[in-house]
Amino acid sequence: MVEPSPRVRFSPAPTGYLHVGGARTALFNWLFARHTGGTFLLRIEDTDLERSRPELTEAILDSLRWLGLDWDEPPVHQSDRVDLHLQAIERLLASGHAYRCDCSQDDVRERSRVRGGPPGYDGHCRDRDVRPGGDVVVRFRTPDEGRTTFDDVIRGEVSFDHAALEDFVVRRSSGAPMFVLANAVDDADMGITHVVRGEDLLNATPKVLLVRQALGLTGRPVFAHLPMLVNEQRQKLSKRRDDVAVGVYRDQGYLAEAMVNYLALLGWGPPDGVEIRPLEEIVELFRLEDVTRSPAFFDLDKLRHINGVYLRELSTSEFIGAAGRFLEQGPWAAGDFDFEAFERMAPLVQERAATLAEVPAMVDFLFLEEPVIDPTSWDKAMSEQAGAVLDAAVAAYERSPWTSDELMGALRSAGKDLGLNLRKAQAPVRVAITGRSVGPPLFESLEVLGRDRTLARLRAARSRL
RNA sequence: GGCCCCAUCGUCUAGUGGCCUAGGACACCACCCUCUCAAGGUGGAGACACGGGUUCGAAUCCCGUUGGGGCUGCCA
Repeated sequence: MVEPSPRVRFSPAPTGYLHVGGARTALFNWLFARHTGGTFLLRIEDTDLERSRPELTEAILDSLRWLGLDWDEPPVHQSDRVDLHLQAIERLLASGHAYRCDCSQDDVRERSRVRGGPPGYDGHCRDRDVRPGGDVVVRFRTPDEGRTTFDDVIRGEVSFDHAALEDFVVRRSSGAPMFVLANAVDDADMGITHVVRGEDLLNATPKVLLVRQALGLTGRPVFAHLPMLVNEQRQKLSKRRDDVAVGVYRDQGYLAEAMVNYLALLGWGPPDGVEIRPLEEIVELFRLEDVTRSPAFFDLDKLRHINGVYLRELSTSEFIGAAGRFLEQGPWAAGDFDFEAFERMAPLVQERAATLAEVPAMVDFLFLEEPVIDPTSWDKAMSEQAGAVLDAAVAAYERSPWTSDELMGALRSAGKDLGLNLRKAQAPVRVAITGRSVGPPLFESLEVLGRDRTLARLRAARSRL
């Protein structure tokens, strides 16, 4: 028998922006689909109308597009399929696999308190034959005995005792179906063959399996529960607690390619250990069974490093294009931006930036009337001999041919006369020109800045000493 | 509390019983290169949570302990 082509889905709930944990889940689904020649689907899990915000769906799709995770069929919205879910619930009711319950949440809480045992529902309405009406939910009747066992691709055999499963709600009192029910019905209906999702849903799996069984749905998908992404406290990444929306990283100047490459490394690694590589190769190498089991920390340092590598691999024109939207937010007046000047500096900036957001600060001295002086840099550079250096620089630069080589040579010899090497001599000049002690190579910067502005800044700094 | 999952350098990982004196990457430190900063090069420090087994031999298998996490919702 031939294996059917895999069908997987990423199923975000539109209750927030796509965060890195969700992005990693989406990516692993996508990688698996692309590697196996399978189909990658999207399902918007919006069964909770009160929490779901439709506009967020578009934001999530936007982030997925940005990452390059393309889907193969139009996204499925669970809210469009309520009829299907409701029919399933009726069938469960008819077959006795589910029953109505009119206990309020306070009743449930109170009884478990009195009982003193574990919290949760106690099956109070199992045989009360509650009539349809007002505040009535439908609960699934979990078996009292037996176990549900399944083989997780990543974790091996996982087994749950039915006795520990309470009768969970499948239909709200509002009439809306709930996650486990909709999930089971839709996965079956959509022909999902592999369920690849976060480990936080591992406990939901026996419930889903039980519902499928009760519905007479034959076959079961293969499950793969990915390790969680955690914060410094080793807690599951949360959009509330942690600043992890994918869109934020885009705004902070990370490239989608770098982000995807890094995300692929969280819980998986290529067999040859080469971590930074083209997506096509990752697709080729990715195997679900190689995914690791333990939680992974989202390490910004490593993301930065990878982003820097990708930035440097760009052609100059690609880099310039990518930097565009960050340049628009530079601290200078819009009209003062000089594209050609930036173009000349671009290769030098590209070599040094770890994120695109760092670009403006490396070239702002070109487009501002006055450089923004960093006090620490100033104090460090403007030592006793600074005045002499600046004077010598002014004298030399009034006549020097205006090329970086000549400018460097001139300052080198001027420094020599003062007993300073170039390392020492360049410091006051750099701060006078750019306001900072670090930045792109100085003499190329001067070349682009031009003689007049260079001299003006040197003199201004001199008089400020 | 109950159930489930997890456990190798600070971090992400390699390792599937002998190739392990535990490898790589990020971060860190030193040096080199160098007009600053990066990048690059060289070197360094840094881990198998603990205790029992099994075995001639265990990071690798088993059990327990400890620790961490997840779930325990009319969220997903």
